[in-house]
Amino acid sequence: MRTDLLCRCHYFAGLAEETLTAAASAAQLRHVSGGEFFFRQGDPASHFYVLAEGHARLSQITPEGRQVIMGLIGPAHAIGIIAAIPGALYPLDLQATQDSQALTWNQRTLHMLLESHPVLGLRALRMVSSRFVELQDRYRELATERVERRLARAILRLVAQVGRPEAGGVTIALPLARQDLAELTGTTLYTVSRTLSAWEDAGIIRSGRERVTLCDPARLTAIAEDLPTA
Amino acid sequence: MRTDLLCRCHYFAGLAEETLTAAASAAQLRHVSGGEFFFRQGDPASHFYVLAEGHARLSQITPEGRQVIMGLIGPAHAIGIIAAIPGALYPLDLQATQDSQALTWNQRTLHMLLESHPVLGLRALRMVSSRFVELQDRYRELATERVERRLARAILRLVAQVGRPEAGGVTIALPLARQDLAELTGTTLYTVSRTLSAWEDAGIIRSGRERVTLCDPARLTAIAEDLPTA
DNA sequence: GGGCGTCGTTGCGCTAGATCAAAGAAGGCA
DNA sequence: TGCCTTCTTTGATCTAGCGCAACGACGCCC
Repeated sequence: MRTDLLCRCHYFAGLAEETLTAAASAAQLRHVSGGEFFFRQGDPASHFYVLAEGHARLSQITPEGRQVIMGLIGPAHAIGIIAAIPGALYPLDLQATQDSQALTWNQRTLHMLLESHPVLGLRALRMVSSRFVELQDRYRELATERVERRLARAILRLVAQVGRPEAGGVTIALPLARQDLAELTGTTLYTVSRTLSAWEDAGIIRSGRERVTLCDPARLTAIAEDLPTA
Repeated sequence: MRTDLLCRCHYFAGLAEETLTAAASAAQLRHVSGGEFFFRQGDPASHFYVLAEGHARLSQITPEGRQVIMGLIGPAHAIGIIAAIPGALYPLDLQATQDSQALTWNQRTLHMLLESHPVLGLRALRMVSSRFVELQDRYRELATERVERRLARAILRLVAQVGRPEAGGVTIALPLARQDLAELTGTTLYTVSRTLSAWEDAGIIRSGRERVTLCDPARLTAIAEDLPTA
């Protein structure tokens, strides 16, 4: 059942049975309550995690105390491969937003795994590279696109990642405050609220307290991509 | 002399002589004229490069044609380790801004090197991770900081990277138009021009056509870090 | 079920910075 | 030397989105 989880995780998906069981049996299980931190920005990068249950938020905080959300993490997401690099520090906070459980490997275990299963090294490079490319895209977006479009893309991403189908739409299965969306898209909660209200008037979404339901994906995609509004 | 270059490059620095000579002798030399591209966004990632001479620009272009500069590359900079990943595409353009020369390894050569010198795999992960962390910082900056501060940081970075000491300051040894600085910081050439003019009036910098000289690093750092202006 | 804390909405004013327009410099080349 | 291209500066105007403030709504806990 641990190997099932690993299979659903990009990092381990499709590897040899033997590799999976080795990884699974070397893992420890860690429980973190909602609001608590898996690790903090600046801590020595001591563990690699694969989230098993719950949700968590990757964020950075500015010297002035403003927060930026770099990502929202759900089950089967791998985080902290930087622990494979001797002496590295975590560059971000990882905070559980609900009670969560994760498989975890410490540095020593991770090194042993990487040595006996070299494919995991290539996988690590592949994972970091693909996150790097995603971040580049978000950077470009932030540098060149309007708030409305960035918000549209963020919601489409979240729906794709943790959408739960429902009568009349797909709901983001995650408590998600306006403030969270603001920190995720580089704007303010006021602007998020106004934009969501406008979309709700237009019938594109329905929303409530810490909840967003996408009703008309096509129109939101049109906003995100600047297609002609049909 | 090839190994000298590799030594100055983060990726190879401090490795065993044997590894360096193996890498150096496996490399090919490629010349690219100013304005030409080493590779384009979307091309299959076929080669890994270490720039030997000249300068180049890593950039992304939006569907609407707006350009964003992700980095400026000088000698001894390694680019394109993504070529180690089978099937990957380059996510960016790499364009020579002057006549340039680079050492280069194709996919097959790169794989052979990585297999016979496993330390290079860990180095690759380390390099991508550190670039990832840098990009995260720039992302946070873009999301939370004013243009003036972002521009101050960009200039400080450039001075640290390619500064050439001169009478009365340090000049950025790179032809650098206002438009380039704008694309590097996520603003417009008008705002860059106004800001530089203000700084020049204040005696912090001197500037000219495609040229910036930093005269008062302390004051610019104060702007970049929001220290009290002495 | 009533009170309270948290979250969301919306009107209003404001400003950082984009955009437009037009007029200089600086260099390259014939 | 003079023309032409490219880069830069600066004024004027405009606007997206920020920040504040006040109010409203939801949900939780005693």
